[in-house]
Amino acid sequence: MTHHKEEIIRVRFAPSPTGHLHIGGARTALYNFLYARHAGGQFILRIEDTDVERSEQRFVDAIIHDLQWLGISWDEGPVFQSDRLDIYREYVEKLLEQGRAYRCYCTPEELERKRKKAVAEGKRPGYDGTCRNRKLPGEGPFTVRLKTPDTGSVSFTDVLRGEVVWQCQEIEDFIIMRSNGIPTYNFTAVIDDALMGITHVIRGDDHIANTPRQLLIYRALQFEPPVFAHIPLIVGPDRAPLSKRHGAVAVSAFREMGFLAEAMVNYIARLGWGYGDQEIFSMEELIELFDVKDVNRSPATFDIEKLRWMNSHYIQQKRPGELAGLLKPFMDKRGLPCPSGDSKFLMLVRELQPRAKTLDEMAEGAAFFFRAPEFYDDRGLRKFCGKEGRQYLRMIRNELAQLSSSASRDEIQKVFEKVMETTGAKMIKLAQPVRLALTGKTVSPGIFEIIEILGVEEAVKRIDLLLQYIKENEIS
RNA sequence: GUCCCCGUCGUCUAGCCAGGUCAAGGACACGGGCCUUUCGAGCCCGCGGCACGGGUUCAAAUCCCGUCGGGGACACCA
Repeated sequence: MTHHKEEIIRVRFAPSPTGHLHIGGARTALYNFLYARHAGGQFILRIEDTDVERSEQRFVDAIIHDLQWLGISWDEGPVFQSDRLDIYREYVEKLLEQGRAYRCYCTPEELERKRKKAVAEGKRPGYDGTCRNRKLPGEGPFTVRLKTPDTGSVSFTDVLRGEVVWQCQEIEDFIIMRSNGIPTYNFTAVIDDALMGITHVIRGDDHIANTPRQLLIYRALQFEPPVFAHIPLIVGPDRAPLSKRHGAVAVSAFREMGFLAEAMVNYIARLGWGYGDQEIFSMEELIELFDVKDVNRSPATFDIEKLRWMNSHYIQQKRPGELAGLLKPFMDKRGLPCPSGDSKFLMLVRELQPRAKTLDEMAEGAAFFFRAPEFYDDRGLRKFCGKEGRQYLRMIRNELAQLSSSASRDEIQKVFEKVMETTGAKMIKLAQPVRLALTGKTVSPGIFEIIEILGVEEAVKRIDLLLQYIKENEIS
């Protein structure tokens, strides 16, 4: 998408701090960011906090934190609309003076009643214009409404959809300033976009119906409107816009589930956009290749399975050392240490890399490193720790006990080969009981590897523990 | 109700603007196989789609019209 003028591209992301940054907002922010970086333009963060009832500082902090985590940075801001009320009022005043807007004294109750009546009669539930033609000044609190044209049309060329036309008669005299003196979204967005020199507005599809209203404000103020690109919403499996009832939607929730920022960015970018057959994109590649005009026009369904696959890809790409650092909160959660400098722990991380789809799963898989099993997998016990299995356990235990504490993987493997040879047993008959002894589970990384990681001394201790447990619980 | 947007495998996406090389390609998921000490990872194979109906054309996923289906807006929320 190219702008017709020789000017610096300026885009913005304008969340309202009434909740956490969710997947959809993150994608909008990302697309704006990518577009700005690609064009060598500027990206502005603007906090739309004109809803004083619902805006909260903690959400501002959380949104900023999440954007930073994703690697999305901005050149200006955060700009708070609540700091700019005087500016908006100045423009409201101007429109009032020019007769392009008027004061409305209708009460919310009255309006609600009229709206219901209109709907009941099958009419359009728009404002009926009571105060538009009011001769005498009203009393009490008032809102300010824009006087919209009765005839003609407004249109704009959307980057994704082409020409979109609206008949002005479809647009009621909507409120631009509330009775509490704070202007509404449509008004503040226009003033800010115009004053901040925003050249391209990239935002969610749900704003498409706001655009003609905003265009009327641009017209009344004689500002030149920016280029608009309305990107489709992200939907749930039921094709309804993604929301809390679909489960986790907050970026922070995905971080807490153990998803990597790289995977989130890659997945979100790829959701609604593609570049040939390529699936994996770094932020640099995205900046290079992404263009808003290539975004799909139809809504995309959020699919956590594909996100998990991507996360697994990035987990496998990472250096064990870095991964160990990222694991910290997930180990903390389990009351376990996270010795990211410990070479044995790093070896374990390396073994876990192709086995964990999230950091949380990896932490779970690493738990046995720090504590002997508290219980053993029941089915595994019955299947592998019968009389025969116990015999193998004892033999391996005794062989391992002969090894030095720094025994290598090869030496450990030789122990198993020797026992296999003397007993004629298959590897699985030996490996599973030992795995149970060391981890309590029937699944884990390779058995030689985990003995090496744990150390033969600890391995022997845990085998003894299992033997003891079996004796005490009289398992046959 | 009125207005607006959307419609390629279950899901994401390539192809559509510039009709033929598309008996529609890739990825996730799913099924099977190989490997193998479990699980996973990896590799190989498979399943599966142009919403429907007309039209234009020698030729349509691509252009036109209609139908159906999904979603959004119509707030003193953004």
